[in-house]
Amino acid sequence: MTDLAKAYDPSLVEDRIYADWLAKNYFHADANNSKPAYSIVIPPPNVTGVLTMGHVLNNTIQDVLIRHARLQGCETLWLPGTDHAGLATQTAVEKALRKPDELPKTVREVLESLDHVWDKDAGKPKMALTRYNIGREALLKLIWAWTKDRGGIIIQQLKKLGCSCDWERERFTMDTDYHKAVINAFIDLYNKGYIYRGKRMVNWCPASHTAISDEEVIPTPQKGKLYTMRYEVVELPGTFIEIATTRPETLMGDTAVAVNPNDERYQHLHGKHVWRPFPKAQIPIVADEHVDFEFGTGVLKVTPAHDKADFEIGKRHNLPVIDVLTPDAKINCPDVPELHGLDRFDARKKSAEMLQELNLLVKEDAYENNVGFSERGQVPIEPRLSEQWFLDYRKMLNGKMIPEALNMVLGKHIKFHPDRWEKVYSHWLENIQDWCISRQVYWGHRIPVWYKGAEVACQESSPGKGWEQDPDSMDTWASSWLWAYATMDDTTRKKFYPTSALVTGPDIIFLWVARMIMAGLEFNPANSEKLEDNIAFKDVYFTGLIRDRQGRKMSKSLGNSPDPLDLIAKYGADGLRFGLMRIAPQGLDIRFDEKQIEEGRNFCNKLWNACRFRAMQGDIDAHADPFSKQLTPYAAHILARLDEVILKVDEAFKKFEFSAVAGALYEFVWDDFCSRFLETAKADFADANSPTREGTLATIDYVLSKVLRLLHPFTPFISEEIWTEFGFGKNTIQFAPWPAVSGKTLDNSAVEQAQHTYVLIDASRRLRGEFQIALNKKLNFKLKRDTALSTSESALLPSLIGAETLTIISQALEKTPVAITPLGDLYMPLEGLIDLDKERERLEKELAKAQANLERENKKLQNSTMLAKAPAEKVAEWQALKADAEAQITKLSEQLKSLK
RNA sequence: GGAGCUUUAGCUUAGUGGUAGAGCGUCCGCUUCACACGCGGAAGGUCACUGGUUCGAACCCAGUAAGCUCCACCA
Repeated sequence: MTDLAKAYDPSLVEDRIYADWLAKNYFHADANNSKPAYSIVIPPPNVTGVLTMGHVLNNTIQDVLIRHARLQGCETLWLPGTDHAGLATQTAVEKALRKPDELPKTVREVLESLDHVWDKDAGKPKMALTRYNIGREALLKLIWAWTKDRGGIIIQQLKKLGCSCDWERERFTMDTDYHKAVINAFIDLYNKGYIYRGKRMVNWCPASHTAISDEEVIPTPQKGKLYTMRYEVVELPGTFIEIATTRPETLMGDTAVAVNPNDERYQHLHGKHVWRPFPKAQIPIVADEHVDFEFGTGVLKVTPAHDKADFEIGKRHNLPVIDVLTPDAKINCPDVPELHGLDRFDARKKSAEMLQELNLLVKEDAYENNVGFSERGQVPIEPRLSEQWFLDYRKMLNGKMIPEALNMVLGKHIKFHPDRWEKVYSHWLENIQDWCISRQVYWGHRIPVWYKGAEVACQESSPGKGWEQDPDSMDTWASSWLWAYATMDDTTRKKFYPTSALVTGPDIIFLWVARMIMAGLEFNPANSEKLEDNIAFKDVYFTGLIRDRQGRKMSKSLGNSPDPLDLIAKYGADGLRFGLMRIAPQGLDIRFDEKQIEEGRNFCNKLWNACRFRAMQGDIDAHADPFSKQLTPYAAHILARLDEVILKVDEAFKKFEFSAVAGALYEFVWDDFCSRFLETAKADFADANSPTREGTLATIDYVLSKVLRLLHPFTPFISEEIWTEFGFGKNTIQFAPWPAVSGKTLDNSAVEQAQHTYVLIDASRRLRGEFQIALNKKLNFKLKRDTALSTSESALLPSLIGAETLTIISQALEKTPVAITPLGDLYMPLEGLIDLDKERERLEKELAKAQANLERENKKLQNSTMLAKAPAEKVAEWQALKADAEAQITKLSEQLKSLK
């Protein structure tokens, strides 16, 4: 037996073990194997992204599921890959091109080879490096180079985390095969008549010059103004009607004003006209149900080109559509030179001034409303009329898509965990809008549609000379919705599709999860008549969000997200995984605190040292059978506890309750195994002639061999290291059988006594109720529940509750009719109001405590600045504690005030 | 406007009707030969609030408050 180090050092273990796993090809899934299949496809991260805490949570859960299934004897496939992330990646590269000197070498080389933009002699670009100057082909070359340079990063990081993906099957959404699948899906939907091209209002991002989907628009509260202006009625000179608007800069695009047909104030105006001030024109007054007569003045200016609702009104009343904005949201209206060419926000002020001059502005009110912001461009989106490609979900599956997609989830063919997300899913499906699948982005799968004059063809390659391809590409999600099957070849698909589980955040339930379900149903990847054979996955586990100590989302911009690689370096991948899993309850947000990861690391060290202790006692018996040996009561007890834990773990795994699994194992290892059992085992080891020594050793070996496997899904590295070090198996722990309960009945006084104790406690709890009923009967209380102790049960009372307790209770009953706890303590009901003096006293006590806390932290901080010794992380911790204390003081002071 | 989630010790939280638990932090004591990433001990809880159901509520029901999230609307 080799000596184990005093403290477990993951950095000496993890990389070596991972390399060994890869070398032995343990993660590769064999599609021809007869073992039951278990498969997961990774939610593909952005190809150029880096690992975040969200990824760590997400992928740890997937690895836990995969490793658990592998131990259970399944043939497991965890299919990894990355997403080209169209707009996001293109935006990132365009941004990087602004600083050519900081580009990665390989990208820079491509840039320097582009003669039309790169000045070789001057060693700098000839012009601003925008996508228009660079051009489609060249920009794509640059993005490919960028992707190749950055693309491996996140994959390497997943390996550091210990993910057991089948790297031979790694896919990218721009791979040739995958590209074909995406294009063919489009052509298929087009041929079936589900896809159409149409002029529709889309969310236009003026920064990135593309349409974006509703899901990518973030409503953001904005402080603005509500302008009330007045238009003169043409037919009634001198009569004005007042109109409220937040966007006077679009009034050149007004082609009507609208009132509610039931609004009595304006009924005499139906069919008449008003003067639009600039450019001056007569526009009709129309009556439309959409108008809310409570809002503003009850009159709405109708700008069909620049508002979704107005566009619909325009359609209903056959109004002309006048576009007065350029693609980058500048005013395009040569008839009004004062505004022409102005930015939309400057034009807003200017047009208000112009109305003022014409004496048509009644008032300006401060007003807060929600404005849709582009997720990528960080600017307000502009509703804009443009030619786009749409998918009509409702037509899919011969018009049955919506009910069938609902049925798959509500009928539990696909199970959501937690199931409350079913409601969100069905609400969205029931109110579904057509999907705008075209994007004005170069990076992505180009729309396979070709034009020649009025002719249109939908096919993979050009029909011939003179045909031009649609310049747009497809929404990223219109490629990733095929991820669950288009990543697999036929053989793989036969064995592993539908996939077993999907692990993802609820934020992409519409963007991705729902669409993957629909893609499975529509495209029949299982080649089966039965729809339920084509579901993309059987279980969906929705993770929570990771928040910081203050409860804020973790995000790059806030800088509150720790780098997972730093955490791995500090605590080990196992520590990070275990710490995170222990605090990640199903579907709830996680308030992240590094302390929790520290606990994970400490736990690994505890396990390591338990093994070290065992190693000191002599050789390990890999096939130890404690049941055939003489055992101490403690050994019998821990063996019984082990069975309990295995049952608990199996139960929790079935319900996807990973924190319950991790928690149960933590308690078992630390409290039962280390604190109780190993401490008592020391007696056996101190006495060389102890008759139970053999049994105790065997018990330790037996428990360890099982515990290591139970822990392996969470802490793969340390469990593998000890497993091989101790020789529990010739091979990796990964394919060892999942532990089952021993099934042995232990005839042992300790176990019996423990069980007896538990039974007594339980019985006394249950009996308490019945006992109390009996007591109340004696006191002539009116009982609603008609249960009483039988004679034999009553006879048992003294033995179960204890004669002494019974006496106390009887005595108490003489004095006052009160409720009684099982232990015989008297419980006095609170009478009347809270004692204000006592409450004040309590608050003052708490306040003093909080102030003391604050002082203590202040002192520490002061000392740390003076001595300049404390590490930065400690200082940060003290600052957090200080903030906590301050918050507490504010809260308490307020409570005290309200009392006085 | 609609829906969902959360509220337990200073902090992070466990707890599916029966004596309120853990880790961290704090305070006290220990370098005891597995582990100071540790061990032993202490202090610290009107379980957000109000009502209801119940012999009994942190837990079930109703309402209130605060915080978070999603959907819809937003002239």
